[in-house]
Amino acid sequence: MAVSRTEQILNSAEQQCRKLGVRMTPQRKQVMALILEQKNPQSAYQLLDQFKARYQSNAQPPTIYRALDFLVQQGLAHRLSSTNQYLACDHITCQHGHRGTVFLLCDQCGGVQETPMAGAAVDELQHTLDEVGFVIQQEPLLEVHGRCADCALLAGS
Amino acid sequence: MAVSRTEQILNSAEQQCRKLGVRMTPQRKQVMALILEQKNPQSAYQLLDQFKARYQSNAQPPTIYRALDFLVQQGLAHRLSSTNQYLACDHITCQHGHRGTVFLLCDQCGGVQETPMAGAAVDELQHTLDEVGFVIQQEPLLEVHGRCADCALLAGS
DNA sequence: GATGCAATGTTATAACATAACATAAAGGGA
DNA sequence: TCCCTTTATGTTATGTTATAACATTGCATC
Repeated sequence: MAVSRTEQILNSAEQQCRKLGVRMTPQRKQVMALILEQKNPQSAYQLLDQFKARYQSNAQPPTIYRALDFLVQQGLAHRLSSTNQYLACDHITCQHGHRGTVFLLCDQCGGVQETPMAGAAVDELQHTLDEVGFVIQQEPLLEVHGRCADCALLAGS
Repeated sequence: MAVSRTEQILNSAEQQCRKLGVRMTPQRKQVMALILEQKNPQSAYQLLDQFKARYQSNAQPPTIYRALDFLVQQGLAHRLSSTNQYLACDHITCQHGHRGTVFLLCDQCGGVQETPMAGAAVDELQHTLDEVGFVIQQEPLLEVHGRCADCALLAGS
C-alpha cells in the first residue's frame, strides 16, 4: 500500500484538529506517531526514551507530558490511570463519539483491548448520575484487569 | 452511643479477616481507623503523615503502602487509580459482594460517592468479556469525574 | 526451643509528574 | 510590515508516588 496505516491515522487526526481549531504541531505528531506504532501501551518515560532516540536526543519529561496531554484532550490517545500508561485511541478514524470506553488490560502480556461501553450500561450509569445530581465532565473509562484469551489458556498449565 | 461507627466497622472488619484466615494486626487496624475517619479520600503520603502524628513518628512509606495493599486486597479499602488516593469501602458491614463499583469523584470539593454498579451494566460487561474470552481478575472499579450536586449548583455562579 | 512463615523496620532509590520561568514561533490586526 | 498577543516549546529543578532489597521481629507449630 502507498500510505501506511500510521500515516492514514495521522492525516485523519490532523484534519480533526484543524476542524476543532487546535494545532497538530510537528512535535505532537511525532508523539502520536510513536504511540501509533506501539503494540502495547507505554509509560510516558518509555515514550520519552523513544522520542529521544528518534527525534530529539535532549528532550525532557515536560515535552512528552505536554504532547500526551494534548492528544488525550483531543481524544486521539488514552491514558490508563491504573497503569500510568498511554495508548492511541483505537477508534480515531471511525466517527461515533463514544460515551464510554472499556479497556481490557491483560496483566500477563500487557496487551489491551479497547471496546465501546454497551449502550444500556451507559444509560444506566447516566440514570445513576441523574439520581444524585452528579454532572460528568469526562467520558468514563473503565479499566478491567485480567487475562486475555490467549494468556488465560496458557495459564492453565 | 456506646460504640462509635469506626469501632463497629473495625470490629466487623476484624471478624471478616478472621474468617478469611488473614491477620488484622494492630498496625493495619490503625491505618484502617485513619481512613475510616476521613471525609475525603487521601493520598498514601497524607495518611503516612497522619499515621506518624498519631501512632508512630518514624514510620516510613512502606509501612503505609503495605497496610493499604492489605486492606484493598481484603476489600476493606479502595484505591482510586485516577487520583492515587485511598478510601474506606463504604459497604463493609453490608454483605452483598459487589460485582462492580462506581465512584463519583467531585473534582471541585474532592468528595467521593460510592455506588454499586447496576446489575444490567455488569451483565453486559460480562457478556463482552465472554465474547472475547477475557478472564477478569479484579472487581471492576469505574471512576467517574465531574461535579457533585452541591458543587454543580455553585458552579453556575 | 527450633523452624518456618508472615509482618514490620529501615535504607535507598525507582518511577511518575509538574512548577516555574525563559524563549520562540504562529496568527491577527493596525 | 511590524507589533502584539497567544500558544507552544525549551530548560532547570523539584515534587509526588511507589517499591526493591535486605534486616529484624514476632507468632504459630511441631
